[in-house]
Amino acid sequence: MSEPKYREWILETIDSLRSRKARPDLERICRMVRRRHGSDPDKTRAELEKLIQEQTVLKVSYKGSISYRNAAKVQRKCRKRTEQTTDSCEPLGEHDKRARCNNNDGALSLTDQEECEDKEPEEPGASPCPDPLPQTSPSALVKEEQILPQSSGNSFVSCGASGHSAGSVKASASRDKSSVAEAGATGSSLHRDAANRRAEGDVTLGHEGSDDDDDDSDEKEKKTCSSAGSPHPRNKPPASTKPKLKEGAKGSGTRCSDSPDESSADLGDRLVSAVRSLSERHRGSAATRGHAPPGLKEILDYLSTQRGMPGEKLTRNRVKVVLEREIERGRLRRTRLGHITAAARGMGAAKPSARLLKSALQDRRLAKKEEVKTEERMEVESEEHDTVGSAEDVPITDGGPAGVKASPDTQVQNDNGTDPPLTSDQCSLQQEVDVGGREEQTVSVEPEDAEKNTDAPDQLHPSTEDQLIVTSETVKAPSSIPLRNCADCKLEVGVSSCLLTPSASPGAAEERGMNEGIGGFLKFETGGMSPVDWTVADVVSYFTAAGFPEQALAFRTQEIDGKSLLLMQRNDVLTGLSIRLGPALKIYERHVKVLQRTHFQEDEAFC
DNA sequence: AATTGCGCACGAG
DNA sequence: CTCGTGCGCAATT
Repeated sequence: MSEPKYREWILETIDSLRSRKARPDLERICRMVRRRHGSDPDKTRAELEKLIQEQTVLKVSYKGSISYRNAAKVQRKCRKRTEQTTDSCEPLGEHDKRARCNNNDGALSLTDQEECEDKEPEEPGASPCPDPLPQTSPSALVKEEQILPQSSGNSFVSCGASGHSAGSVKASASRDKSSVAEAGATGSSLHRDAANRRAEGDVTLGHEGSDDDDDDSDEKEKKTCSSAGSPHPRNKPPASTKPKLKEGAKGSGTRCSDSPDESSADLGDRLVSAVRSLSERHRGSAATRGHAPPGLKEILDYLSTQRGMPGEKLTRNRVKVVLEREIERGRLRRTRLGHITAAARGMGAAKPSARLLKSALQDRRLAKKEEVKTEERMEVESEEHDTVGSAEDVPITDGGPAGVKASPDTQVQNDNGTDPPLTSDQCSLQQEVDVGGREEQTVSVEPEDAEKNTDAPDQLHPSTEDQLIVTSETVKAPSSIPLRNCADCKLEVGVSSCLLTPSASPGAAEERGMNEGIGGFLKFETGGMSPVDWTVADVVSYFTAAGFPEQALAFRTQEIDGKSLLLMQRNDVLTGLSIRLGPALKIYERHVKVLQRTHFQEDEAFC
């Protein structure tokens, strides 16, 4: 798996390049990562390759050249490929189909289809295709043939994992414009105007055509990359710029500190605290409403006055990218007016809900643009006093008081709020159904962010993705499920919590496709040890027992103990542990979330 | 010299 | 018309 640090860097780089309208090609990515982090281009390339395999990054051919996309940001239009999308895609088992379903313009979105389609078959008001779905996850589903012929700009995607991509690549290439095809086949670079200038692109393409996908591309890329950044020509410049960390420990990325994506994470932290400080100032001085929260500029200024990471270069663009990311994560929030505010209460607990909500809202954003106006006002107000947190959380947790803790993950499923209690078995069953089937309702509640999103670049939230996936896996009519006693299950709280109840039956779980060792966690549960008290080893054991031995290692690597586990967000699991999306989603949906819910539920009970 | 910003043209819904 | 993309070139750093 890719190193989290690199994942961050690469994604950030891709985002950055895209934001400045530059093609995120291998060369630029390598160069930028090297410049910013001192990473060796080869290493970057290798990591990029891993990301492609994990489908965190999508490799596409656009207008004849290879380009990379942040899978999480590829969303867009689920447009109306309705018929097909719905039909073919729905059966989720078929990854392939899915893969085919999604693709759009230059970018493709693996996720689209999922969201678009089914989710809300009946919802008239709901837009058929909400839209953004963050997902890296869905992509994970797409196994092989990841080429999605692009209808539009002639781009195709090539996802790593496959094995025979060669064909695919070629095919795709040919589909692209004739010119492209030409390039691919012959390798000639003359066809395009740009060709002259960008020989690299063409070259790459040409190679691509002949070999199998990634491997090959790797090779070529390697060349490109190395030439671009490496040794001979101008290796030193960058190094000189940021000598400190970079050169010293590039190799395996051990360098920075312990934490994974240290620099970027750190920048994110600084960003958040900067926003807080600025907000404080504003509040304090102007004391009043009407005073706007800080904007990018102020934040930039603020950051520049503070000491940063040692060889870090804080460019506007970079801050912007990190900012976007933090917004996406829910740690920061952008008001409709473009101001930045910190998400309420300390990140941890609050963010998930805010974020999820946001994503949900985002989805519906299209469907309800009208509401936006109204919301605008709300937003303005809210930005003044605080941070999203309060507003967002409240609605979600119908439970009300207990909301705080539960909110983090509850949101995803709290849609079920209305459901009657279930028995544990039933609960588990239903959980899945619910999750998939109804997020929209919840969403509608909070219009506020919808607009905000409008301003923000598109981002997808993984949140929806899990839901989608889950849904797809289990398809049952919510209504058909008998729910009744499960007195212990809180109404508001997601049903999933029931999974952990002692009565949960492994057998049932398996039927549902959850074979990840329920017995294992039951043991833990019944053992009386609360997840909070788990040590890293316990966590590892838990996941090992749950059927995720490999992934369990990631928890160890990241030193996730019980407390950390309870604070983990979906994204942390999906992207922070360097584990594949498929398992990551399962781990999150079936275990982390469940553990969290259960835990918080208990807490609430005691309160 | 390297980066970044961005107008503008493209092609697809 | 709206969007995502990214070329090409000017402005910055």
